[in-house]
Amino acid sequence: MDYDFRAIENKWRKFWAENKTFKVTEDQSKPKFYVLDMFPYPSGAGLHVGHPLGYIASDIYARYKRLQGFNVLHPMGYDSFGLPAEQYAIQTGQHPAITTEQNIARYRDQMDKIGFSFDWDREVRTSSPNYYKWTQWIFIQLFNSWYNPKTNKAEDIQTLVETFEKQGSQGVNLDMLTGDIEKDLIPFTADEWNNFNEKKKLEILMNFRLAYLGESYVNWCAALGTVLANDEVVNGVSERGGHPVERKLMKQWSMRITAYSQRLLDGLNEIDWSESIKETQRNWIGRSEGASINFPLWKGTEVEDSENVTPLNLPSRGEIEVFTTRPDTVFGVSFVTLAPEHELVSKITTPEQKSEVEAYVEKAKNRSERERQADVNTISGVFTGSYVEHPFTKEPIPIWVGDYVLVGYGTGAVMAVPAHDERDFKFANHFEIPIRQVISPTNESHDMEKAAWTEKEGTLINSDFLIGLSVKQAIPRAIEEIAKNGFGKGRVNYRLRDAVFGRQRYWGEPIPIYYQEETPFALEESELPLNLPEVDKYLPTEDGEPPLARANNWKYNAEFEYELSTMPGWAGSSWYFLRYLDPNNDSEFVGKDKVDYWKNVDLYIGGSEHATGHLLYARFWTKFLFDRGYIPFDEPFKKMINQGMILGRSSFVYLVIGENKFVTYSLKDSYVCAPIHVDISMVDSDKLDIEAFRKWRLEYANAEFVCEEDGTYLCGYEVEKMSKSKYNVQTPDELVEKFGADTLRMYEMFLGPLEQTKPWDTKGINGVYNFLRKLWRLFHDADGNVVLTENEPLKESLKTLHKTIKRMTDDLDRFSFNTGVSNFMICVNELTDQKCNNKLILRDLVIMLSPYAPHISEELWVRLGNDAGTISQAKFPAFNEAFLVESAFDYPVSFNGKMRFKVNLSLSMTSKEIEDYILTLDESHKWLEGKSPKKVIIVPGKIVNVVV
RNA sequence: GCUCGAGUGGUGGAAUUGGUAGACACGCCGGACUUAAAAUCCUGUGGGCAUCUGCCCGUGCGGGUUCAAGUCCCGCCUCGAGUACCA
Repeated sequence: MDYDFRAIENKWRKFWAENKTFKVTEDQSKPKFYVLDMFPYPSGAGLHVGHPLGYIASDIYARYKRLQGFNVLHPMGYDSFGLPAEQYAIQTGQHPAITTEQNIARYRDQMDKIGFSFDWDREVRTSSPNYYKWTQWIFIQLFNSWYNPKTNKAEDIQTLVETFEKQGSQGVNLDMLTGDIEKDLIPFTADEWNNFNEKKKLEILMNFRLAYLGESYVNWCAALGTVLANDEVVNGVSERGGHPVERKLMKQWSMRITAYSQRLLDGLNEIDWSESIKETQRNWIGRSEGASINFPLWKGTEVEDSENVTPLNLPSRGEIEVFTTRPDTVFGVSFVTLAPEHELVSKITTPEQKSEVEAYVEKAKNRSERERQADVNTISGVFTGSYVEHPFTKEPIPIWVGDYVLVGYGTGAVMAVPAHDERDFKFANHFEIPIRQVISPTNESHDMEKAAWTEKEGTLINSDFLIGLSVKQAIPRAIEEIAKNGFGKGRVNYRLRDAVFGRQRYWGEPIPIYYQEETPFALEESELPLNLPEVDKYLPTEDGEPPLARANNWKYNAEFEYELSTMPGWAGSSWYFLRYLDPNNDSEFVGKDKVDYWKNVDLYIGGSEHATGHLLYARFWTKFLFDRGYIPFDEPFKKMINQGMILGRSSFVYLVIGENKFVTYSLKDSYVCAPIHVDISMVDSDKLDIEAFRKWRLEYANAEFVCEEDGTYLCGYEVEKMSKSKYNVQTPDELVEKFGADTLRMYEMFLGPLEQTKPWDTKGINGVYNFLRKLWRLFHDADGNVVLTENEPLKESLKTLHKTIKRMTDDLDRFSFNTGVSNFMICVNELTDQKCNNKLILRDLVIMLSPYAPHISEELWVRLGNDAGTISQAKFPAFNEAFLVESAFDYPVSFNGKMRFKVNLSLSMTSKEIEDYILTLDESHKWLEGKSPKKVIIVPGKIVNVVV
């Protein structure tokens, strides 16, 4: 009788489900631990072996923590709103809810087979109304809140109203407000405010709400018929589908995430995430310090006032405001450049330059983002004919338009200092604009004729009051002088933009807003959820309205229009970790007692591709909910591990061009041939099952196969992303069927470090499978009966056990799941050599195995005579350091000025005994010079490190 | 270009604080069992020399610090990931 994984796994899967073994409640007597996976979007393709990688790791950790006595929350759910289900619905007419349901069933089945210890009673689905009711509720809280720069947190919008009533707009320091606030509505006095009508008041408040309707440049994707957030656009095309994206001025719902820029940046120092993700978020937030400087328009420059634009709509009257990180170079300004979209461009252009400028702006507008990015090296621009006045020198400075200046960053205008900025330098050279050097470089060989000196080092020259200062001294000095003279002020600028929140799509949460005379109003909490209405088609209407416009009689109180766009995919995922704490609560998004007990996520495992999307938005919403007093923490995920992608190993056959003939791998270079993907299920160790291939590709049923000398056909391979179209997808199901879930779980961990990208390869899976069989045989006889001794275990075996406990504890504590598996294998190999089938040792062994191979260890646990309970109630065995130290000699390996050395010991002893032993040794060696060791560091079976 | 990672046998990868480099596994060589094959078990397996309980070399390259360097420092090379006109 052999290790029968099928019987064991079926039995325990059933047992766990029936007994709800992994159900947890708020047990105040135990410390909590929250282990979370990024929940999946249930796609039609099902899971491949890459998906469970992170789930297996988190499951191992969850089991490990349970064994250590923690009350572990380990839930799973589905991010079930999203584009693919909707695209499929458009093609087939099938309601996305139905496909989503089917896909979820498939995912659940696949996950169950792997034996995860999820508490399925806590499952959430973002597309279910009792979940999105609370997503809508949070949206309303954001709508009803503003960010108060004085208290540095979000507050009820009523506190802003009260401020306006008492002090007018002066009560709010607008300079401290980040985000796109329209300044044309401001300033006003308290009296003016009180006399504004309701509509006007709401219009002003809209500029402060954290969820707001505002006009801004958005990424419009015509192919998808919707707008996208910045993180959903990659290299100028949509992240999903790769469709072109253009910039378009639109009125859209947005999230004022920019209000949280600084706190999102600061919070990164508090959390244990990988440096690379934190760095990505830092870059995305893009804080830069500098100054904004106003350049007044040259005397007599006529500002053309079209009727649509009030003068107040200008960033400031008769001035061009620039943002610079190098205020020290202000005397080196030789021109000012505006972005083509800058609103002043059309107004200040002189009649002579008008046609040229208009042509340039038109051309820039029609270039897609992608084209613009593609040729960053082409210098283009045009002179407006107008000038500004240099604030210090009072000289005229020409105003240019150039598409190297971006409208979305800073003020959309730059002061160009060609001597000390590379782009300005190229621009000036190209258009023969004079260059003024104001810093003398520290590197004497630097040629100012050939390149700009852009280092923040050197001495200021030709710069009035800055002459002689170093760059580092000159920056604050320049800001001081600029502020003193009212030319501008020091300013911190962020790259982060507000996040566009509306999507012109069907399969998402309806935004809980209705319009009364074009003024948006939020629904009351009691009116939620605002259910997603049925529509006849999932496409936009003929006049370009979003799909929700197709819904019949879908009106608030049968009278007012609802908002027709839906929320983006990241809405539901920005707070799902909170809903797991209290998934069925109908009266609150999460109960206070629940969130106070479980708090934030202790360990979060998922991919790093969400760095600037989900992970940033979730932090933003968490900080907001914290500010408003709903939750007691302001970072959602304390520690995060990013599992690496598992790549596929595609196999190829080589078709000789023009013939119905395939040649084997080693001969492919002797022919002109084309590689063709072949389904990896027909390939075993690169050997092709020719008959299966003939049946699979009928057009090649009669093809000739030129084989190796031994008669086999060898395929070539390449490592690529796992994908259906490349026929290289390995599903976990097949492997569970063939080797069992325990083998799959351990093998996925054994493959290499969790965080590393690695190709999938099954060639080593036998090693893990054989290991589990060996373990099974260690205490089962040929008939499958348990053979165990009750005798005192051999000292040798105890040593093996404790060494393994120590190593595996260390491995799991530092998330090195692969070495944990290895160490376990070493242990079992040693015990096999010792022929150890002692009950005590096997019990501890089974407990250690539990994180890695849950089914076999549960089975063994019961067979060992503990049939009353499952393994999760046992304790991870305590590590006994008395069994650490092995073999034989003592000599000073290390002795230097730092007074630190190592000694190899031969005895089994405790730390205290080792210390005493060191002192005995010292009597003959005199290393310690009479001092006692401060710290004794024990490495099992190796060297003992003594710090003095 | 900038930022962050990583380079170790035929392969995936170990090496915890600077302390016996190559654990563990795959693969391969040889052997046992078998009529034979598969499966299983045992032995060997970084390179070179050797009189086989021994010696030398060896962690991308070149230097350095140290009694001791895969690990720390300086300078390169290569690969991967992210980001990119951010003023």
